Amino acid sequence: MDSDCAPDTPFGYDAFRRHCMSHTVLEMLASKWVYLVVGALKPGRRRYGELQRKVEGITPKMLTQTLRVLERDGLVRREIFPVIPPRVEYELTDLGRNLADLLNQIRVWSEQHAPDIRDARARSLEGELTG
Amino acid sequence: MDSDCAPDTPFGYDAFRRHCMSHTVLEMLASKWVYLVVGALKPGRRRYGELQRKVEGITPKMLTQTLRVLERDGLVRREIFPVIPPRVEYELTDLGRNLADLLNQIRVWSEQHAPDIRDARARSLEGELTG
DNA sequence: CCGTATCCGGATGGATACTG
DNA sequence: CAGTATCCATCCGGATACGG
Repeated sequence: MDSDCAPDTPFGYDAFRRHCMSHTVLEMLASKWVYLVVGALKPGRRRYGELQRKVEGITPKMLTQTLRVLERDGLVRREIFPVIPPRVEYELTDLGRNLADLLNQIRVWSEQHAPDIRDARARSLEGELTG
Repeated sequence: MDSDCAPDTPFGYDAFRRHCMSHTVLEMLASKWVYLVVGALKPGRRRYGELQRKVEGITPKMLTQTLRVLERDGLVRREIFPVIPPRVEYELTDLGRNLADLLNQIRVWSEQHAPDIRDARARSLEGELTG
């Protein structure tokens, strides 16, 4: 029941309140691997190994785990080809593509403003030392 | 040095590669508390206690820690009033407001599509049991 | 090739108590 | 009021080895 989730807000959900569905959605999204895997799938259907190579540093464990969560939440579709050697492909659903556009903006933002933030961190650091 | 950060991509940064600045920015953003605190600050300047009440379930520890990170990265400005009882206010910087617009879209999306995801999870669950 | 299984250290974050 | 300090369970996530 979400009746205690601020019914006066749009869609009857309020991410600021724990136990609201939208809050748990936010928790799911709050993962760098989700960002990157969704980003890697945005251009189109990809195989497991392609994803692993695209998302540098992700371990099989985290890649599989992330893909499973995305599949469970209806953002990614998984297709298995019964061939040898095995071939498994992943692609975004409509819902997933919808989200990917938003996440992509965040990724672009983080690339655009990386210098600003690097400077801010540097200033913060020297403030600690001298001030 | 970011010379190994895909110089052919815009801004010379590539979030898909570890050790790239934009990757660490993504890591910072990948936190539900960052989402919520930035969202709570979006309407305007807020006191510590106001934030704590707005973001349901956040502990003093996590609130302080989150605010410090946001301050360090130049997204939030902190102002202390030397009065008794203490009064401390937080507000978004220009950079922070810029980001807040994006994060807000994610929050809205998570509220809009919460039902879809709830259904997807339910379907995934019954698939496990029966299939 | 596409995963699963296992181990394990360190970080995360919750609860609680306390202070200027 | 606005934090800090401390304890502690949990989980996250990395490395590695192995399996269908």
